Amino acid sequence: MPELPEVETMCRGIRPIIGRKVQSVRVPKCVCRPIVMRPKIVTIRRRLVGQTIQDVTRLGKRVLIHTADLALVLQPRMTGLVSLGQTPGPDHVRLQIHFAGSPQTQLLFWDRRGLGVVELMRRDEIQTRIVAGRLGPDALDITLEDFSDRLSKTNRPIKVALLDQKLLAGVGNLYASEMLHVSRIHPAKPCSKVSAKKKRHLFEAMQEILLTAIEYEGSTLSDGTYRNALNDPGSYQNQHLVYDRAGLACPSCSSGRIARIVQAQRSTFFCPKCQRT
DNA sequence: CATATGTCCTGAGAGC
DNA sequence: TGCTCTCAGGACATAT
Repeated sequence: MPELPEVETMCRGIRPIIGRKVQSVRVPKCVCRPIVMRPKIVTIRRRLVGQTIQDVTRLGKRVLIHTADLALVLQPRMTGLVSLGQTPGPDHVRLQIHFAGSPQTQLLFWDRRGLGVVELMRRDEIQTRIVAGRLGPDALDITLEDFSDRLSKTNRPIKVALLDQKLLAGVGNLYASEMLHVSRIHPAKPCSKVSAKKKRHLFEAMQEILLTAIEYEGSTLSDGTYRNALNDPGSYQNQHLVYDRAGLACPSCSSGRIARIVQAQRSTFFCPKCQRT
C-alpha cells in the first residue's frame, strides 16, 4: 500500500545512487512469475547499462530514476518497494541493478505480490505516457482552489474521490481515512455537497498528515511489508487515528467507536460520532 | 462523459 | 496440527 509518504521515503532513501553508473540490470532467477515490464527486460538492460543516474523523483505513487535521457519508472502498487540492498524477504526481488565502482551498491525492486510495474521510457515521454489522462496534481503541490474545484466536479463519495489519481495524485486508502477523520467529514458524503469550509479543513489536514507521515518515514502495517530503502520500518502507523482500528474508541471524541465500512471494494475507517457530516 | 465493477497477485490469519 | 478459505487494495480494463 505504498502511498505518497512511503514513495517519497523510498525516493529519498535511494538518492545515494545519483551520480552512479549502471553496470548491470538483472531479474533474479528464483522469482516465480515475472512482473510486468515495458519494454522487455533485455531491452531495458541494453538501454540502461552504461548510463549515469542523474536524479530520483516521485510522481504520484511512482518512483522515477532519471539518466540524461531516460526514466526508469517503478510502480510499487500494493507490495512493491525500492531498496539499497536489504529486503523484507529473500524472495520476490523483481529487478536488481548494480553500479560501477565503489562502494558496492545495488538497487533492488522488491514486490511480494508482483502487482508492481517497471517501465523504461525517454524522459520526454513521461508527460504523455504517465501524466496525461492518468495523474492529477500532486497532493503536496495542489492549491486549495484547485483542490476545491476538482472535488466540486464530482458527486462520488468523498473518500472514493480522494483515491482517484486523476483527480489528485498521491493519496491512497490509508491516508484518505485519516485526513477525513481529522477534518471531521463523513467518508460517504458526496463531494459536491461538502462545504467550502470543510474542503479547506480537508486540504489542511491532507498537507499536515502527508508531511508528518513523511517525517515518520511512512506506515508499516502489521504485515510488515513496507520498509524504507535500508529495510527499516516506518513509524507513522503509531500515529493512526482510525485506519485499521475498527471497534476501538475514537481517539478524538473518545465517546464514539471506530467503524469500518466498504466503499468501492476498499475498507474505510471513521468515527460515526465525530464525522457525522 | 461519469461512475461502477472485475482483475491481477501472495501470504497472513481465521475457522473448522 | 493441518487444511481450505477469505481478505488486503493500486491501477487499469471493461461494463453500465
